[in-house]
Amino acid sequence: MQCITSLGIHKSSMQKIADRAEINSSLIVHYFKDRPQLLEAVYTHIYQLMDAEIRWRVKAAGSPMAKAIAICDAQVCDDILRREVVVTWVALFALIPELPSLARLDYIYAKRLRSNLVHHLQTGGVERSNALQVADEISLLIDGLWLRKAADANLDGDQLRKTVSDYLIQNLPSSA
Amino acid sequence: MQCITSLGIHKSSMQKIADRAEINSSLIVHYFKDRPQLLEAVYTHIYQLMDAEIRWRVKAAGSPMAKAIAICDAQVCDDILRREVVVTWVALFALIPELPSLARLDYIYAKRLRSNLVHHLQTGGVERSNALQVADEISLLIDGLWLRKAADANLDGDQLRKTVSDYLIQNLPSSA
DNA sequence: CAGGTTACTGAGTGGTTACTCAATAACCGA
DNA sequence: TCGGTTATTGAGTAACCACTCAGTAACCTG
Repeated sequence: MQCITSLGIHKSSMQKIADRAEINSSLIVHYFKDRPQLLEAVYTHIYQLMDAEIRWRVKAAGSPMAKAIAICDAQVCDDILRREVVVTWVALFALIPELPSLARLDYIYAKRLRSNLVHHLQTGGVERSNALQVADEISLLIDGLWLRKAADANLDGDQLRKTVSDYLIQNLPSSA
Repeated sequence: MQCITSLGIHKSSMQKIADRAEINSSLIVHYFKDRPQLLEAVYTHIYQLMDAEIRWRVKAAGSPMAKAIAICDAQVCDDILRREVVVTWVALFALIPELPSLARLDYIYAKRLRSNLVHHLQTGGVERSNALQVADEISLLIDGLWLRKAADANLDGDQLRKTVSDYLIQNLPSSA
């Protein structure tokens, strides 16, 4: 992730990555077999970061509605909205045409996220069709937010978070 | 754009692009000087496509509010939401760490788009702070939408457009 | 301490890359 | 038809790429 963020994915060769990690480049091949699988592992790693963040926040939240909001908050918290994370994420996203397996991973992850969100919203009393719509919109909003953050390092995290929370406030029937 | 979409940007070498265009690869160098400048030209091209779409739609629209909606519609119309366009756009976005000039272009384009949108909203009677918020949210929404469309070719354009229009309906004080 | 598994390295290799350079072909105005 | 600009090519080059392979070191178990 450090390599991709500083050099760009195009110049993040196996050699450069190995140099950065201070290991021999063959070790990467040993553990990950080839470049595509290394990149898949990176993508999965990012998802795991986010998953961990979501889990503890949802656990900590009281009401169903607070859990739904926790899922959103987790995806825009400072730890996740780090430059390394979002830049790498976008870079991997852009490789989808040449690495279809990444598309599959993304599909699975995005789907799970969305269904969790819808579940908590419904438990919180939001009508299904409304919950689906909010989940769609908030997912797109967060994707866009990651993208923007990747393009502009100087973007203020707090202001981005405000955009999300403003949306939630206006589109959820009351809440914590 | 065809190369990037089918091969991915990583394998879209000058040679492959030249082959696809049925020209000698030196010609690319002759006209664009080097790879970064070629890619900048592609990015600018995408923006011009969108700009043209926005212009005629805004001109065709009657009320200020209709103009604001036209700006949004233009960015999610079938011509723009083509696989070639969105995939290439994401791919170029991912090159920002290694091609900072792309960040500058994106910054300029995104800013102009946003200020146009805010202008029409205000002319249409939306209070400034409210207009800013809607413009922020809709921009992120559309960015996310392009990203999703790039990741999943099978995504239905009509449904994506519905997500945007639903948002507009609920967040704009009446409209056309 | 023997022996098998795991961790790690260095030296290659064939292929591809962006880009240079010198040359030729086409065009176009005077 | 001349002369200069523009369009286009092919051959070449140094650097880099992902990946292979054969070998060594470390470790861990019985």
